[in-house]
Amino acid sequence: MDIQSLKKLALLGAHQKPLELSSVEFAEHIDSSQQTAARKLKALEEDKLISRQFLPDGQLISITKNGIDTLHKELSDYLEIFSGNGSIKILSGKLITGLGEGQYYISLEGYRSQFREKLGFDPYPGTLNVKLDAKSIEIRKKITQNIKITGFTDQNRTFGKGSCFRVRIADIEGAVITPERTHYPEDIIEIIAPVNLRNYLDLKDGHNVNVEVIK
Amino acid sequence: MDIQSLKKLALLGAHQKPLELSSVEFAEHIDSSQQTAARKLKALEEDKLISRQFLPDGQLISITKNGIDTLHKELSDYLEIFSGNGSIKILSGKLITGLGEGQYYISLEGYRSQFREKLGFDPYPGTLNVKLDAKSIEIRKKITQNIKITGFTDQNRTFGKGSCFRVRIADIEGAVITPERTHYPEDIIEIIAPVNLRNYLDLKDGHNVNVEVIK
DNA sequence: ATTACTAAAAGACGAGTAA
DNA sequence: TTTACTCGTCTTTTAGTAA
Repeated sequence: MDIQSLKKLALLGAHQKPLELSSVEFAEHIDSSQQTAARKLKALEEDKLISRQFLPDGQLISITKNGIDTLHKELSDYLEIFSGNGSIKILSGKLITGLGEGQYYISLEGYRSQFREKLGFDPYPGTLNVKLDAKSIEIRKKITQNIKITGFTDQNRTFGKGSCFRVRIADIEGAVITPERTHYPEDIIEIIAPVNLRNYLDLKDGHNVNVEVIK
Repeated sequence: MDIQSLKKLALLGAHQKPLELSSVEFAEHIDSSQQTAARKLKALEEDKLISRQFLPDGQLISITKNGIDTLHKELSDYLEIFSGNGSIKILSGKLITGLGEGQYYISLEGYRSQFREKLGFDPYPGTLNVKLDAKSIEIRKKITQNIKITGFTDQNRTFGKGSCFRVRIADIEGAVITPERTHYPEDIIEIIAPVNLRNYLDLKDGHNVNVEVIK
C-alpha cells in the first residue's frame, strides 16, 4: 500500500476537496515518470484509498474515508513514537472561544514585561483556547511548567502568579499559560504567541489543533 | 528511503535506547524473509538513518539524529494534513505602483507561452503590485508555489526561472508570480490576470486589495 | 491534451548457503 | 546461532506508443 503517494495527495488537499491533477503533474510531485504516477493513482484507487473522476485534461482525485483512516493510522504511529519520555509531546484538542479574560490579563504591563523577558516575544493580546482530548489531558499533567510568572500588586488589586511552558503550533513558537488558581480547569489550555494565531492559522471554533511542546 | 521500516524500529523504541534485534525478529515485524530484513537494516545504515553494533546473537540498533529528524518530518506532514479544516487563505495589502518591469517580462513569448499552458490564460501585459501587511507576509511564506516557470535563453541574454500560485481577486482568477531571484522582496506580490485588474476593478494606489489563494 | 498498454530494463525478493 | 553473499525469480519501473 503506497502510503507516501497517499500522503502527498493529502498534502495537496485531496482529503478536503476534489483535487484536479494529471498524471504528469503527480509525476513531478513524486519524482517519477508519468507512467508510474498514473499506475500509482490507479493502484490507490484499486485499494479504495482514493476515488477518481476523469476529465479531458486530467482527473479529479478525492481521498476516500478509507484513505483518511489510513493516513490517520500513520499519524497515530508517529504520535506514539514521539509521545514517550524524553521525546516530543503533542497536545491535541479542539479550538474553543474563551471568556476573553486572557486578553485583559496579557495586556497588563506587569505580566507583559515578564513574557517579553522570559519568553522572548511580545504576546498578541489574546489567547487561543483549546479543549484537550482525554489523552492530551494526561500528557499535559506530566509537563513541567518550567517558566514562572510572578504576581504583582496594582494600586487597586493583586494579580496572581502563574507558569508557562513553550509550545510550537504550526511554525509559530508560543507558550501555554496557566494561572495558579485553585479551580482552573485541566482540560483547557490557553496559548499566547507573538501573533494572532486564530487569524494567522485561519482557525475556527471546533477545528482540530495540534500543539507541540518544546524545550 | 525506507520510511516504513524506520518507523517500525521507532515503534519498537530504537529512537530512545539501543534496541536488541536480530534480522529474523525484524523479518517477522515487517512480514518478510530474514534476507530482506537484513538487507533493509543494512540499507537504513547506509542511509545514516540508523547505526548498528553487532552482537553474537543479533544486533544493537539505534536510530540516529538524522533518522529522528526524518521521522519528525513525517510527523509534521501528518499534523499538517490533520490540522485546521478546509481553511482558505487570504492575502491582504495595499495597491502600489511597480517599476513597470513586470510588463516587459510578461510580454516575452518565452514566459507568456508558459503562462498560457500552465495557468490557462493569456496574461494582460502588466502586473498588479500589492504591498502585503504583516500577517499576509507570514501567510505567503507558507504557500506552496506549485506552478513552476522555467527560464530560457534569448539571442542576447538569459531569463531566469520562477514560480506561481493561483489566486482569485474579486471574480477574476489570476496568479501571483515570483521570480527566483536572491533579493526579491517578501512583502510585495505581483499578480497577473487575463485582464487589466487595475482598470477592471477601478483600483488606485493605496487601495486595499484582498486576494484569495486557490488550489 | 490525456490515460495506460506492452516490452524491456532495473530493482527487490527469497532459497540456499558461506563465514 | 548470527549476517549477508549469490543467483534465479518475481515485481516495479520506464520508454515508446496506442487509444
